[in-house]
Amino acid sequence: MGKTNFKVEKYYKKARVGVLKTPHGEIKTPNLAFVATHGQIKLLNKADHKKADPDLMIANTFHLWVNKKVPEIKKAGGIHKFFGHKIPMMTDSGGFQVFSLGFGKMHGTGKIANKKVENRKLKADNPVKISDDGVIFKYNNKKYKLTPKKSIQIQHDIGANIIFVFDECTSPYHNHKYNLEALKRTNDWAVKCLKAHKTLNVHLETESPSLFGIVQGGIYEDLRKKSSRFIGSLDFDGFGIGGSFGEKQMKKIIGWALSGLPREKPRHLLGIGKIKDIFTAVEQGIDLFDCVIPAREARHGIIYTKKGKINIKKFKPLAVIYKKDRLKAQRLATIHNIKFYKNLFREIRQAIKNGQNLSTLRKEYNLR
RNA sequence: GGGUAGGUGGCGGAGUGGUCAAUCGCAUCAGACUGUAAAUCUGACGGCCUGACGGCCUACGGGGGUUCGAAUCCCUCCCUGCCCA
Repeated sequence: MGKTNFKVEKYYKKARVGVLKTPHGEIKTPNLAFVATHGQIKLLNKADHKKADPDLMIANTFHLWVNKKVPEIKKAGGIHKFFGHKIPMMTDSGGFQVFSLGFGKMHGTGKIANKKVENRKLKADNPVKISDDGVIFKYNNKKYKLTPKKSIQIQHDIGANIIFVFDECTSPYHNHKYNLEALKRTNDWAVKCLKAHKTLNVHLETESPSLFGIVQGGIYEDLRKKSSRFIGSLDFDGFGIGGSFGEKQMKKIIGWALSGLPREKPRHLLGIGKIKDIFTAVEQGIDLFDCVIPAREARHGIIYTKKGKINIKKFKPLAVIYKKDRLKAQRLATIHNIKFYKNLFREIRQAIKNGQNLSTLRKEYNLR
């Protein structure tokens, strides 16, 4: 299987610290992959990446693919060489785009339900066509069909260290019935992805990626547990937990989703992010995260501090700089937030190593 | 001096007799952002009252007029751009 190797070093209750070794370096866990959808963190140039110094990044299969970047990347010998990255890289499979470009638009929502259900803008048609063998996306008036096999193929071409199975991320507004239906597909696709992955790995002499399966099942206990058992029984190198969460059910759902997974393999909570949620998830035994929030909020003028978020457009000394050179302010804010998150995870790891309850540290990061 | 185009809310700029406190953009203010449809989106934005529905007042350069009714029509004054002398 893949060339990564994971070891849990210490537990404090369910929380754990570990090391995930890859051909491009070690990832100390818990840790977070900063989102670099098109291969680089938005707005950051090479020097900025060096300054920000993320431990891990995640690029996106769908976006690289439809933007015709994959052949170039493959030709260059993979995403590390193409972009000059020297750190471990992941790619997401495109499974999230099944939701974000489909039911996400249709239901007017992100993956976490917000309370204003009645205010959602509803779209009549799902622009994304989902069937049991794959998904048809429309992008720039062209159709793109992604299947489990295709996604794995593309991800091998991109050549990150860790790749994910192609799954169907459901909407927080999907009911049990739909989630069951989608879960059947996702499970079926997981098997197909694994098969495609192993076939490709046979022909690969160096740096083969590790494949992570994905647990789905929405907010439903039976589905999450079932998904966890099934995905956990397959020969993956690690596991992602995907899909939607209710506002306050995250802790429980993560618990269900982890229930069937082998303890010795890494668990990645897909697309989560907010600091309070990170604490919740680490306490349940999550090792890895990825999230757009630090970079996106930076672009929107928010910088993180331990005393709370600062909106640089409202904070006079920074507002002046922001107005003068907005792009630069956004770039610097991005670098700052990455460093802030890196430090957060460093402190989380240290607390677990020290055998400290995370609630103490959580209070220091008294952020919503 | 002659001709001509215009003067609208913080700015730009629609509207050209009633549905106009006045489209829209910018600025401002407030809020959001969780595997990036996102350097984005949402809301407020004349004043006063109201939790809200709503109500009242003052407003489209100044003044006067026509009309049931004017940012919109008429008269007059002031100002600005452009062209010609």
